[in-house]
Amino acid sequence: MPGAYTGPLEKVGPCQWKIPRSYREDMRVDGLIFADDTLIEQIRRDQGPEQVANVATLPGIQRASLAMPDIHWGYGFAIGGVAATDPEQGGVISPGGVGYDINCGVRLLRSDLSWDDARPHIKRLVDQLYRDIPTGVGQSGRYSFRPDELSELMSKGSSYVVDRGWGAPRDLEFTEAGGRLDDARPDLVSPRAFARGADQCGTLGSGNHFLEVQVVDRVIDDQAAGVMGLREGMVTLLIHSGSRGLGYQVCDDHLAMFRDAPQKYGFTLPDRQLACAPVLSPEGQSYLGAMRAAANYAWCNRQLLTHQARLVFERIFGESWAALGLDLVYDVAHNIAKFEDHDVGDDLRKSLCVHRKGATRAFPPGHPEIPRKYHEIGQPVIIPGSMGTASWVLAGQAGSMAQSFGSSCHGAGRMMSRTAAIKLADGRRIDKELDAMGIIARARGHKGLAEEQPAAYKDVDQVVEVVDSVGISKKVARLRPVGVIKG
DNA sequence: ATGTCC
Repeated sequence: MPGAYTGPLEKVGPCQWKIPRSYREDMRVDGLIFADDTLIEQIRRDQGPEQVANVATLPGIQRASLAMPDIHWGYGFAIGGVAATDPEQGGVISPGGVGYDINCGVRLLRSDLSWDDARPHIKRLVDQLYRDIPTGVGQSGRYSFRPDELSELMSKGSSYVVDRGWGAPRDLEFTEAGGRLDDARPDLVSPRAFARGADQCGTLGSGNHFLEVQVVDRVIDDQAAGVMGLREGMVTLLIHSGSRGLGYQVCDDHLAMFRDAPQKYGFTLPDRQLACAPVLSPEGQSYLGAMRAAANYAWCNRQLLTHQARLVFERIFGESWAALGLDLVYDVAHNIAKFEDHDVGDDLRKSLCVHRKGATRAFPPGHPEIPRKYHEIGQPVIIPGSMGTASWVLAGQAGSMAQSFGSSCHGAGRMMSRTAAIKLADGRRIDKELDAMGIIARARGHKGLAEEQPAAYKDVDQVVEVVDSVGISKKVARLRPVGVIKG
């Protein structure tokens, strides 16, 4: 893990820190990090800010290279970064700006179960979830798709699995982009990626992926929470997963394809991991088509995880999931690139390629791309905390369009490398520590739990406070975990 | 994040 950032960070607002374009000759725009005084000290301990400056050198980048308060060092781009490029100005698309886990994201389900109803069954519930939902690296699941089926799945997204009976039509309405990016190109997904994806749809994966049973701990905005169906003391379910081995392979394949692109298209990069190609080049179009296919696969994955979890709830509580009110509040991507209309100054509005890597879309009230149900309150922004800590539901606000290309943060944000976290755990039984906090944890091994222990992450409450105070999304409700399954 | 090295 590289050392601390030593370059400039100018405080330009209560929660805004600028890396001026003058810092390096190759920067095309400023860097801008949203953080308070405490978080910025944690942020400058790794090379995340230098990566924000690196991204500011990309051809066609607009306004500024942005980072959320949960930013930390990642592959090429920092995790927690937002960058928008203009295709008409040679703007690039970069796999590193999306991340290896294409369309990693979270979905939140609400229920009519109160914690009082669920408490006597919680151990059985978590054990059954752990038995029935495949977790862990390389694991396959109960669903298997032939290549022709997988191709259709990647073209159609969530509607493919809903049409096969694994969900309800209403789930689609409450999934970002309806659970499907248009113009997906499964034909540009490699045979190797197909092979890895065939039996992994409907599996959780490992690392920070999890499925968590929670209780609404505190409601901050009564109106917004009411519209989302969230009330204090009610049980919720949070699912955090992505595109598994298929998305990883799509990313890897295209990083190799992009290796010589800078030379071919005549630009230089400060870091090879920023590998990218113009949006309007054959290489760029190939990645975008394959990325959309992988993104659609990830939505199918979360939809199948949802279906399996609903079946477990039905078995434990003896009622249909519909009767239990296990409805989808919303599903958001936090590793993705999308084309969206944004202001670029001088009253100009253009379609930009918005990279969000560890950042969540946070469209404001009235935005045409959010469900009608949420028009008055803004798009739900789901923020998973680290294991054993709170998660948050926020709602997108107008400030996101003005300041962050319609984006907000995505989680607590790692503060410690995985190896450092294992060292810190020093054999401590994290599952027993969680148990003492009233959280049942089930995982395949102790190592994964050590890597994900709360001390390895920033304080999610603090992160959320920043995005609330700068007006890009507002706090709606806080959720506390009562049971978690992990890979 | 990831069949944590094809």
